[in-house]
Amino acid sequence: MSAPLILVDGSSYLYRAFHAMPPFTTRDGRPTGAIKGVVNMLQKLIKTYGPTHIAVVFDASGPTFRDDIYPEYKAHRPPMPDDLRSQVEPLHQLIRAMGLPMLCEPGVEADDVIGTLARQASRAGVPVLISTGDKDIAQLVDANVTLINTMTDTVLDREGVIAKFGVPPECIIDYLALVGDSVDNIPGVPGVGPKTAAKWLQEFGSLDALLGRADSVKGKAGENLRASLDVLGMARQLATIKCDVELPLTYNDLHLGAPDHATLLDMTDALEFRSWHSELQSQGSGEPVLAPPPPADVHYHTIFTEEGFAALLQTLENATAFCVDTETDSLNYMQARIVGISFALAAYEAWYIPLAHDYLGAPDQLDRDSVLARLRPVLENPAIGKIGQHLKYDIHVLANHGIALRGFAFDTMLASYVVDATATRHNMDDMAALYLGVKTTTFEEVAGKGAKQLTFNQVEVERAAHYAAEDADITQRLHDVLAPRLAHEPKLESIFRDIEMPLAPILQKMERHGTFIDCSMLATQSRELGERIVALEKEAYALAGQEFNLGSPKQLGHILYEKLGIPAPKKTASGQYSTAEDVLEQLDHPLPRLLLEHRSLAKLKSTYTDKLPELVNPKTKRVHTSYHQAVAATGRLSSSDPNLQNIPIRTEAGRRIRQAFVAPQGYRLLAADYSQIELRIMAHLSGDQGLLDAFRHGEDVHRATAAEVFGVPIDQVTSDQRRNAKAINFGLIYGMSAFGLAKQLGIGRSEAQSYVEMYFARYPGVKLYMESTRQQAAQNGYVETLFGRRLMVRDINSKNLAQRQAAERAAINAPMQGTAADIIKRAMIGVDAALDGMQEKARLIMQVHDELVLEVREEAIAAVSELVREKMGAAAQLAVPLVVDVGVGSNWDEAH
DNA sequence: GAGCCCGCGTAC
DNA sequence: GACGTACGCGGGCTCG
Repeated sequence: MSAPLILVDGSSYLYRAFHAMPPFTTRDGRPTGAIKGVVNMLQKLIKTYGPTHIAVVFDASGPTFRDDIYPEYKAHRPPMPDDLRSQVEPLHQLIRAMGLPMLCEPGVEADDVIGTLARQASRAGVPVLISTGDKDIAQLVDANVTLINTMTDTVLDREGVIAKFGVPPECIIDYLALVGDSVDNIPGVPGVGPKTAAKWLQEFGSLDALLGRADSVKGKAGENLRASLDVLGMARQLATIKCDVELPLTYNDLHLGAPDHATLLDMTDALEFRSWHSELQSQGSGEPVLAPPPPADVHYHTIFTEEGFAALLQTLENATAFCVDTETDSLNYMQARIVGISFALAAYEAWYIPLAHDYLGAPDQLDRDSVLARLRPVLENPAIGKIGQHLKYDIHVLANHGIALRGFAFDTMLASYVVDATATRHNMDDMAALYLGVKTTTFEEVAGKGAKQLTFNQVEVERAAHYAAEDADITQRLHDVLAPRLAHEPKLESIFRDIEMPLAPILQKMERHGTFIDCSMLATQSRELGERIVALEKEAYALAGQEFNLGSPKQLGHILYEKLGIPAPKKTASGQYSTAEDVLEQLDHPLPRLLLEHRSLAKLKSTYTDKLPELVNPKTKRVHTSYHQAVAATGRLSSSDPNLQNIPIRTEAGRRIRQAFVAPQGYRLLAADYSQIELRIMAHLSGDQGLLDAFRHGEDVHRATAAEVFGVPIDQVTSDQRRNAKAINFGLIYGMSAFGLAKQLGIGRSEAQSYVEMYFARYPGVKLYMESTRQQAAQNGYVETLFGRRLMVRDINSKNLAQRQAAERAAINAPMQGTAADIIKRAMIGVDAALDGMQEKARLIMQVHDELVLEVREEAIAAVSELVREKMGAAAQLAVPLVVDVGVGSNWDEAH
């Protein structure tokens, strides 16, 4: 067989290199990172495949025929960053000088040129390898055409396409049309994702066949399908790669030519690619220097023997750092027991030690307790770094076996979160796909799903070993990609090293210790709520003239707006009658008032008084929440099972639930919260003199705002004026419009508008700050917190007004919410360190965004109060004081 | 019966 | 369309 023709999507390489490479520049500031990245990738490709024919294809600038079909095509794509644009022309020159044929055809995309060349070669029986990051290209795969991912050395042939997409190459166009592409702004069918699209195409064979029998497709998805007919035709046109482009070159022109040595010398000098330049000098002429390819395959070992374990143990003892991952029999970190443990020290090689697989016929395994006992010194050695994915969980699991992991060196989940919180979910499967281009084995694939899902101890050792070893290997490889990314971004590195990494073990301690709950108190409340709920239901049935489910918005809508004939003020996004609180409040009828009380009580009962006791751990008598450190887009934590961050406080009935969060015998709860932290941050970030003064003088900021906005002396502000000013202050933090303010306050829109105008007149710095935040987001695609956490803002340049405005609001809110998150995280680290050595007397047990709750021995209350106030206050140096309110009580309600 | 989306409501 | 960030409930639909 002849050597393959290699077709490279240069534009895809360019973007990938631009984002993957550190922002290298020449001494005089010209960016070169993307050039370097693309050249590295090309050199590696040539070294690996040794092609005789190759073409590097770029997108030309300007519109293509797809823009004619659909003016919104790629409308959400931000323009090419200037730092990238300036690298395009030198890169083109460099590629030509390397002797690589290059194409850049106006009016079509690189994909179309690649498709045309691939078809020509394939028809002539020439094998083709296409290197790109674009999934659309999968439609070109045939007996002669194969895709390669150079990052991972993975190859996608026909079987690979089927494995990845669930459909063969000839169905890819239909598949893409159904799914749509948010990046290219191609609509697709609402509610249809990869799974549904693949399922339909497997069933019907093609989109045409599917549409021919669209009436037989049931459900919402079927409805959406039928509604999408015209969109689908267009989407299919857009997704179809044009394979008959008129090109200036054909296969015979695509010889890999000789490098232009003189030009390369000049260019590497100008671009300051020093090592390549000196190699060219020493060579005198000849080929570019090529990076070694990564290993083609992986080496995973399963350890069953004493000797095997001893050898691995020695390797670990001598390592400066290694990857570790535990496999367990439960996701509940308090209950999980170790089933096996895996390790990796470098990419592509990993070990799994099965320890407790106990299905019928499981092979003999090493004894768990003795293996863990011998691993303990390494795991507890702080000088040996531990690299892991979501290591907080592994710390819990090891703690269940009496091992205290030390040397917490690098958590890939946290690194990914800091690099870009919104690029992906930060689980291993998604991260591997994004950062490595690798599809990992999922837990579901080895353990099954649904009711039949096995726990890991029931999974066959052989399958388990591959999965577990891969986890450690992938963790290593993620580390190898993410660590350099952070190393080249000092601010992000600091967020990672100084905030997120130190915080993780603190959260682990808080989770593990848990929060004491008085279940009998909650049981009493449940009973009382239940009685009142039943009484309200009876009253409601009488008013409605029939029984119905008060908890069903659908039935409720029917009763209110059809049976009782009350005019419906509005509908929800999906066309249902709205029965939301603000809607019910407007209705002139006795029934809505009952419904509102019913709803609030039902909420308290179902979400809190009934559920919290179910989550109490029988051994500790406490609830053990999970704090999620890599979920929120702004850097906040979130909490689940139970969510301790939305326990009611506003109503009397709600506060009773907080009374069930109690201190154990001999202890008290101490609650410390930041006063107006986000407004203080706004004052600091905006530098607005009026706002700064208000905080510096220790004024009630809402009262001060009211005095300014309504033009009255501060001691004559009415409670109504203060309430309105408070709504304005909060609204500003959320980027609210005059419309939203009007709705919030129940006033006219023009009145609200005049409030906002008066506010901005009195606090011009705030207006300027908001405008500059918007601009910064639009220009960079992200905003930053005070400490340099980067918060990406997508849609900020969207052509869709609503989307863009939503993005602007998020951009305005993000620095304030995110800075507050940074501050309290720093405070937690400070408080935890200060409490070190008195863990029996006081410990952190909860965090609620601007509040820390501690359990404190009675005799230590005074000292700890001061310590907490001091550490929280010192967590940031703002231009205004950081005020902390501290309360103490026998329960959480009292501590406020 | 499991899994998912929707409408709604709780927190900061 | 209109207020940012989360989690989680019950209803109701879908699918096997």
